[in-house]
Amino acid sequence: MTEQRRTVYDALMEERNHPTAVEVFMRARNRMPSISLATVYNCLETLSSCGLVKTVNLERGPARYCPNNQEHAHFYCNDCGTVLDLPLRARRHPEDVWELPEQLSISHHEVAFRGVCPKCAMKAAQLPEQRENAQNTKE
Amino acid sequence: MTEQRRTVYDALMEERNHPTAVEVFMRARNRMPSISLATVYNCLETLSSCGLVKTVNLERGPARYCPNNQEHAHFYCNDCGTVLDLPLRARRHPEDVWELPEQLSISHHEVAFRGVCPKCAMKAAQLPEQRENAQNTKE
DNA sequence: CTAGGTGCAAAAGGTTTGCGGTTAA
DNA sequence: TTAACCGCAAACCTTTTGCACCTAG
Repeated sequence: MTEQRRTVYDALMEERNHPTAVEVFMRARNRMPSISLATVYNCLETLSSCGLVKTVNLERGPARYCPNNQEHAHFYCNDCGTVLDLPLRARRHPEDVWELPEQLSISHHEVAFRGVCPKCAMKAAQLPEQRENAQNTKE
Repeated sequence: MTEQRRTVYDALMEERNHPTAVEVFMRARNRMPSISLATVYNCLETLSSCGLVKTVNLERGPARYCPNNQEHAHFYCNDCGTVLDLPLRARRHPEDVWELPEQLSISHHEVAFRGVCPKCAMKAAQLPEQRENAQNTKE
């Protein structure tokens, strides 16, 4: 565990909002201005293979990293882009929901939900009258 | 639905093994030698937004495409790279397994399992003595 | 002295975009 | 005629790699 790796890890822990490598890089640079993006990638890779960090790769574009190494799924808000962690219910397993062939050995799984987060849902419900004037033409 | 889109769709249907865009491109070129990779990307995007094709983005590297628009999860074999479709069990929902906050509206979900597929598990069990001579240095 | 880690820059994919030309309604 | 689409090439973005330097054991 070198100084750079510690820095990257601390930067990741700073705010647990699933940052991309570039975001981690920017945070890390506040702590250690000389650090380079390549080093951040290297450190994230190292931390990931140590099991200290999880790499989340559920969308196009940059990978995201999270220090939460418990079993959990992710929820992406289609409106604001926030990522939430969803814990597994007690005594429930993904295998309960999907049909798995016999002799399939599962090493791990990645699960992502998409939708609208409570905050954005509230916002959308709060401002229905404003839509007459200017409708939001979102993708 | 232009000729190119039809060609791309047929190429995708040709073998339902979750090809990458480049693989679809190669298949499509057999049917229409003049087609370009950019057009394949465009067509896949169009088909995807029509709901005819699903884009699967659960790993680093190229996106994969599948014509299966039923609810299903994916299983990636760590050994041979095969992707299998896993159907949802009857009357089961992902929400049964993960703790979702109230007022979270789910539009859809993506689920991926990883492990070793039955074929590779069998192979590994069958040929333990050959590993002394020549180990396969795969990817 | 040696091994491993770092920083820089460049390369390597994978995907998207701009633009001129073509096609179909 | 007009709008959408295609093909090509270049751009773009994210990630990886090669290499020289540095540092700790």
